[in-house]
Amino acid sequence: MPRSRHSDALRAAQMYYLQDLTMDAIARELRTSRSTVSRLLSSARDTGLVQIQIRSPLDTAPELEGMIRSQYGVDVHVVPVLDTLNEAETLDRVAMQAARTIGPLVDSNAIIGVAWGATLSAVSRHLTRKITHDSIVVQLNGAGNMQTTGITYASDIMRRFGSAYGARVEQFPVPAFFDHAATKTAMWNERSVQRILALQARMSIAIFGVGSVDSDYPSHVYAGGYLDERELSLLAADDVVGDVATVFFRSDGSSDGITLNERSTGPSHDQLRQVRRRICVVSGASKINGLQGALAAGLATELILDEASARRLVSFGAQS
Amino acid sequence: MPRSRHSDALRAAQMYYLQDLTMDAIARELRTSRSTVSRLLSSARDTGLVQIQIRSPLDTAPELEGMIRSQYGVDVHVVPVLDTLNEAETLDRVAMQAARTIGPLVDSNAIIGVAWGATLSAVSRHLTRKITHDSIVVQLNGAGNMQTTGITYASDIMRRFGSAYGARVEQFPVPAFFDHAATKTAMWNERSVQRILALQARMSIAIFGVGSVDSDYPSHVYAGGYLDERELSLLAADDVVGDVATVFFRSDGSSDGITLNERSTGPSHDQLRQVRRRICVVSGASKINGLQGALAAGLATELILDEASARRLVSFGAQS
DNA sequence: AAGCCAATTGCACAAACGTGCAGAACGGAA
DNA sequence: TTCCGTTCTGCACGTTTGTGCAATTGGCTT
Repeated sequence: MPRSRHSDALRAAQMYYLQDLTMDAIARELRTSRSTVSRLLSSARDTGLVQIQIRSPLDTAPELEGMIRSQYGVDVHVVPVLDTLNEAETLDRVAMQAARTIGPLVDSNAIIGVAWGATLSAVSRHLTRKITHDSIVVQLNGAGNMQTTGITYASDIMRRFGSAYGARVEQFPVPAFFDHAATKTAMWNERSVQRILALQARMSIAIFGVGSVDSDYPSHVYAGGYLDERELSLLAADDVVGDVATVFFRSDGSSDGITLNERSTGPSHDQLRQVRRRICVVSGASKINGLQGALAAGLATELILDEASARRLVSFGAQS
Repeated sequence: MPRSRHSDALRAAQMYYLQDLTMDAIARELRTSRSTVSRLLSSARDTGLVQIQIRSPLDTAPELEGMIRSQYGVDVHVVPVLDTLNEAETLDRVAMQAARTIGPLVDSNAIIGVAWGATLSAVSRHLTRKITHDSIVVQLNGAGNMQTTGITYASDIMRRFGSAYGARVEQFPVPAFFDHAATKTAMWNERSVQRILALQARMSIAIFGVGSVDSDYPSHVYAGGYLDERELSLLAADDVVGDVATVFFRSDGSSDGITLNERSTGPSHDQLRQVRRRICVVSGASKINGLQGALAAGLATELILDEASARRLVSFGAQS
């Protein structure tokens, strides 16, 4: 009987994680070597056969989480990270924990909206596989700009999500911002675009980072080729503090009258707030302003962020 | 800042399981020794902070499980165990895996009905903790017999369930069988008994083994002091093949006209079938007859059993 | 303040584990 | 059949992890 690799992995995982046998003992039962068992187990882990999750009982959660939860009304996951780590290391660890936290939330028949950006890119690299049926990954906003069509960058992110969850991927091949609002109106009437918009309207999960205009390190969108001088000054005049999926907002969460949003391809905040699970991933000290605005706008139902940011967020909220 | 042991365990678990750091690295971040981290992690595991579960996608499940599932319409978890192991070792491993499989099914506000017997005793020894709120563990059937009141034996089982899930424990201080049906009727009108019966009626989960009259190794109930000669021959005359919570059934699942059931303290099969999740744990070759009858009666929604029994069950079903 | 018990810590050693590497097994294509 | 490229396996080594033990800490009583 040629027991398949997959079913061996299942047996091994049951014996290892549910019966506490050592790999040695399992190897003997499976008539193979211990190293093979080690490999079977790691394949079981990263094909999603073994699900490890950490559930901190809400009432005993560390105070930091409790304070954010009560201040902003979101489910928080604070990622423990030393303050001394640099941005890149912090991002990596936040991304890994975010990826593993998201995993259990993805179900069959899900429609998963995914934005793009440095944060999402990092998250996408750490996703663990989980087999689902008839799931769809849909891009939230266009990625093209003046220099590139943005296809490869954003589509790599999408593809990784798709293959982790065995989902169909639906790209959104438009620029991040149209030059003319009229062009957007025209395109939004195209059936190819409407198909994507219809999917977005049915999303069950949305995953995004935030852009922030913190003076020290402005995010991707504010620096790299998406907006010109005049547009940036428009944003400043409108008191914009950040964006989610290239849709901008002010510090109080409002976004009415921000003209650039009329040319943006991301979902309106009203539309985004319709989505049941809205997961926001944030890493790095320079995102406080944007994050605070996004929370004020009620864009997220779950927030995953590093410890340092969490602390700044709490003191930020306390003083206001 | 005196970070509590619990919150350290949470941090450590996040770093270890969600960020793939080594214990060494975690120890440095927490400013403690690696061995402490090792201990923090094991405490995180067995206080239920870390939940490990194995989800075999139903469509790729090993054929054995698929066959039982389709033949009997229950959710099956086959425990991989070498056929050469003895009864005690098999029981231990089935019990451990059963305990860890049950864990994730227990929620807050659950009312958990628990039977007693060798199998349940073993399971109760391997439960992993999981904090729930306002859960109740209620005993399914009395445990007294002619020699003992059965209190300690059954109550140990109940107590372990209760402390694993932080649940209130409700014992059922009656004998397994009354000598006279009239006494049962009388007792069933007592308010103290009715309180238990009311809880049983609201159960959301029931957990039980099966008794079997397989000639080689009759179960506890059929051997040890619960029934006298005359009663045993009554059972034989009624073609009884086994019991669940001291309520008997025939091979086809029927139980009408089995007079001993009128004196038994367990829930009637009709009542049991009202419970949403009914988990049956079976270990050992000598339980096939009882198990087959229990399945025919539709008493279980989930079945956890060892591999050898699973195979016998399939061939048993095929020939009939 | 002194004394005691229980809980917690770090050390050191043994056990368990992950992985690069070289050889074996497999699966087409010629 | 032979060849070649790919995948899988076991070995050996270094790393990571569990745990008995003695020392220490911290709380509580006298």
